[in-house]
Amino acid sequence: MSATHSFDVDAYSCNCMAWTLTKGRPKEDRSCKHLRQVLGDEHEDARRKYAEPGAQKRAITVGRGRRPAREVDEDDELDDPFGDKENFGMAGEQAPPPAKKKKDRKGGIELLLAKKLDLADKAKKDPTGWWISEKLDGVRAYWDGESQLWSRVGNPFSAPADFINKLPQGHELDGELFLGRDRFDETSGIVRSMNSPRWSDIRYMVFDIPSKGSEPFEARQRFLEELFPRAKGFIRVVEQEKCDGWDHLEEKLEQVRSLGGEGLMLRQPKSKYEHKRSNTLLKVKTFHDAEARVVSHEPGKGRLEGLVGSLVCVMEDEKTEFKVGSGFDDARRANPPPVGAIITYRFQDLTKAGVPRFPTFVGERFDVTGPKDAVLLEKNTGEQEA
DNA sequence: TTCCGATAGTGGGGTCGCAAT
DNA sequence: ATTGCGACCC
DNA sequence: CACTATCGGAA
Repeated sequence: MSATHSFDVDAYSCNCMAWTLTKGRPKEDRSCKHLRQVLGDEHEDARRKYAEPGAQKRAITVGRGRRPAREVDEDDELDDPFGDKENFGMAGEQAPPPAKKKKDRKGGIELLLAKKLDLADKAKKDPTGWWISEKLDGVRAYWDGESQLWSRVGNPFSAPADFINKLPQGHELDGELFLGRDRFDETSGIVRSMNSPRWSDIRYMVFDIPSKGSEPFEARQRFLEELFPRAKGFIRVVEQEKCDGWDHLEEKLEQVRSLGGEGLMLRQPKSKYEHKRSNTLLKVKTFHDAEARVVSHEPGKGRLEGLVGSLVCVMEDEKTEFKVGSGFDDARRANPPPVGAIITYRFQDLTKAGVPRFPTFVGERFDVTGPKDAVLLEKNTGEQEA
């Protein structure tokens, strides 16, 4: 059993942590998951603009049960964080389930996913004629053309109403919720929080329209550019540039990298929208190599019981810790580099905390005696947005 | 025969929300 | 009020 | 996100 939350239409307060910790802002401008669930998103968005004096005086008490936490079941009545509706002390109406159907079975909507392009074997593929765009480091979001934004695996985002209301009815969209280069953590935090006042900073960078998925990519791109005229509003169509060949591709990759971008996406000309991982969409990313010292071992779990799960390592300063848990085959997990060893690892970039993001194991080094960080070339910190 | 596609299952950093302290 | 953990994002 | 391990069918 858990605490009960009291909602008062006059006071508009909640005793949840989200509400409590939202300091530095007037109470009238706060909201939380529970208020939104009970009162509805639209109501909350409107209220936070200005208090509504006309509201009825009525206290609502909600028993907050255990979170479903599991994938929403087949039940059409999804999104019920309050396990037991009996405790809704609400007379009559007002049960705002903004979430609608469309929830495509367990797991959600299948989106087009990219495969990796290996710059090593240029003999196998020719990118000429493919469409190049920047790989935006944000949060994937699918607009169902009706009422809601969905995550890659089928969880709904809690976008405010004035965000949702500007999305086009009748057209499904696929894109990236995005703040700017090297700002993934901020983006992720905002779009997955219930009461962030910063949703208005988020841009929806659209790169496809699944509802027209059987038309060739070029036609879809044209349609999107008409639907969302350039540089207008928070919805932007991701720019596509025709590739001239390998040299062109590598030139663009270096350009994007120097600006702090994550990499490139390649789209096969005339391709359709496939609801799966597909060779018609390729990603190209840049990685760094560096050396670290192993300071301890973490045990594996499940299938890896009895083997090494990850290596706790330190960077060149011999102090900053991070873990490497991917890149080993089972034999290496059974016989890992010992404590004190130097390993080569690969990673995409350093986080704001100064540790590697997406670290993977490459191999053990026997020819060096100490760890060495990667040389990260200066980012041009272009003030321009993507 | 080899290769490829799809699935399942491990692991990382960071953040939010919830439960326990 | 603080901490820890699971479930998400990548 | 990164990766490895499998399996069955395509190449």
